[in-house]
Amino acid sequence: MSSNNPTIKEIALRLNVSVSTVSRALHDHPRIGLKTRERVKELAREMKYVPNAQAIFFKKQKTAVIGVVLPSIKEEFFSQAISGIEAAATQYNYTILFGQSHDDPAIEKRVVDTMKRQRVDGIIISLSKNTHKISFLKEIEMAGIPVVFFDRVPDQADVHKVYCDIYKSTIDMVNWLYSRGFRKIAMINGPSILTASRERLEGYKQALSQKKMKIDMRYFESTDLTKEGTTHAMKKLLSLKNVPTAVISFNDYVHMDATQYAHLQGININKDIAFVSYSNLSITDYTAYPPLLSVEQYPYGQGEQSMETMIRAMKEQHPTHQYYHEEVPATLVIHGTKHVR
Amino acid sequence: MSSNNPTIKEIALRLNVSVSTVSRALHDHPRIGLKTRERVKELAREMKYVPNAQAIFFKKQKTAVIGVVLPSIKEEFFSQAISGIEAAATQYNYTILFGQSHDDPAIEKRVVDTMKRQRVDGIIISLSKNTHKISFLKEIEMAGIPVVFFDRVPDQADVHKVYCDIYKSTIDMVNWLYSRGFRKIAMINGPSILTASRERLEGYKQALSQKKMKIDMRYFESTDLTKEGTTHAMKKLLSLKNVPTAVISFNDYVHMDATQYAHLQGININKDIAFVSYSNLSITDYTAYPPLLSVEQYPYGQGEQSMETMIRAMKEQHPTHQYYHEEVPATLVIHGTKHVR
DNA sequence: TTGTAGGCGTTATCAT
DNA sequence: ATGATAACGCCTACAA
Repeated sequence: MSSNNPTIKEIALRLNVSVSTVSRALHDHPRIGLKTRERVKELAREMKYVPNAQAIFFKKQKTAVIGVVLPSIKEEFFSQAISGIEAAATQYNYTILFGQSHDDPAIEKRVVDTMKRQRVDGIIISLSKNTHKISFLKEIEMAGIPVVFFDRVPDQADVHKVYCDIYKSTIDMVNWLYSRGFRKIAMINGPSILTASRERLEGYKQALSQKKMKIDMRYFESTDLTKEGTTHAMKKLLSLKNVPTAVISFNDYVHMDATQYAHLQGININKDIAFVSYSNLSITDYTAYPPLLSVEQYPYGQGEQSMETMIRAMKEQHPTHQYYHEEVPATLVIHGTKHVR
Repeated sequence: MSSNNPTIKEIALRLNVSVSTVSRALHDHPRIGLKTRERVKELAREMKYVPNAQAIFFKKQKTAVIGVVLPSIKEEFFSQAISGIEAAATQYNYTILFGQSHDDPAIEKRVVDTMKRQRVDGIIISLSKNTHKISFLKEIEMAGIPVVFFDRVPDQADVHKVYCDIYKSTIDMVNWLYSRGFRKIAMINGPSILTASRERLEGYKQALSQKKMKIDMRYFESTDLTKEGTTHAMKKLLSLKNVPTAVISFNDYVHMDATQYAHLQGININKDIAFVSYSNLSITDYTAYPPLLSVEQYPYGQGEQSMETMIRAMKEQHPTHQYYHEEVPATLVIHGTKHVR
């Protein structure tokens, strides 16, 4: 590493003025001589001067960098979300320091620690599916770095969070199935530690009891979100003497594995059994067995909202007793009639 | 923003020693008193001291941050690539500053400028499909920030780059089709400005002429990679009086749009017309019409290699006359026999 | 209108 | 074995 970038000091030297004059000229300070300002700006351009953000932020004790921690960017949901975060961040002149947890709490902690050392101005995080304790994040917050959770958020109230109301959409979903005559409605849910799973389960129960239907827990399965876990769950559902007529999957990835297995078992997808899901991935249009219906959770919007919430959180005094809970509405999207197959 | 992080200065004050003593103790400097070292470390732990990377890197004139610029993380290829970059970066204790160009050269330049201001130690970039001039990146390099291109790389030799040899895999692909009796082989290529497109075209021509087949340019179409562009290309191919018996798509996304349209036109995919492609997306297993064959370009490996190359580039003296060109091998992956449909 | 000086957190170079 | 101090690039209150 050589060929250094020019500094205001060098500009000052060449122009025989002081560094403060250069600094002020560059910032269009009102009471600076017009021609001095011009001379400075001219030379700065000539020397390709680019201000050293490191130095500025070091001085100001801010970095204009937001850390973003996601489980896995391979999932379309999260890649959309980070685009939303990035778009909003750009508007506020913030930059994104990025890290994936790969659903490993140890990696998650390491990534967050690195970000703290980098002195990011805030951290936006969607928790790993295996994370139980978030004390390390509370500590981060205590140290003056606001934390905003999104989508995979903790249950507790004393955090900033942005999420979709899955409880309500699940009720809508079950109602939709009910209105079309489906009565044996099964669910392949996600890991029970996730708030998202709890909300799906509660919505499911609530909708059924509203319809005076009794809840048969044999229709309720869980998956660890791996292909094997989902296949196992589907297998159990198909082995029931009273095979379900509809299956609600935790998300479109689970849906794809479930339908792939069911198809291999000779099930005619969406004819013998109706399949519905969550996420509304764009890839759904190209898949062999799209869900009849998918809940759109607006990851891009959630990303934008997370950054907006971060902006507000950063203005708060620390420690704070004012926590933001932003709810992004989810909507049902009907598929399956788009392409004749 | 309040509740500041403790500094070595505060530790020094509390222990009645000098800051240099604290600094040395924390770094296990050999000639420091054992019990002093212990006392310092103890208090540091107690006060939850975390070194300020901003200050350290400011002093050392390095940030341990690598800028990564990609067209769009929504494409699985790039989301895999960034995971590879991240994995390698972590090993070398580097962090990732992330930005997307969304295939817009203006945004690309803005992102790169921001990274320069942030004084990243290097930039790894996959060019936007609309970028023609890379002079702004040469300038970045002249300023002492090494630039490593990957996948979407410029043609010229005076750059560091990491890429797959698509020329060779294209020949393999055509040979595979030829050996199975296909003679009317069409191609839906990408934008001609991309090296990747040129290599596909050249491999295509080379393979055909090796087989003494004449090249019929009516079998050669291009797409701007949008759904509309691809549909238009496929439409033209289907309207030929001599409809092709095989179609090579630029990548799996183009393939999906092409097959979706062809299916709607009544074509029996991979029966009436054989479809092959590039990228080997994991989603391929779940799509309605997987390609018979897809070229695996190992995005994760390319990402890792990019970071390795970056490490070497950063050790070079600037300006450099030593440029690294790393070729990651591509391989053919056979599909279509996995699931009976 | 412009200059001077101090300071942000850390490391490195001299001293002691 | 430990302390004092300068330096990194920039900003800003205070002086002139």
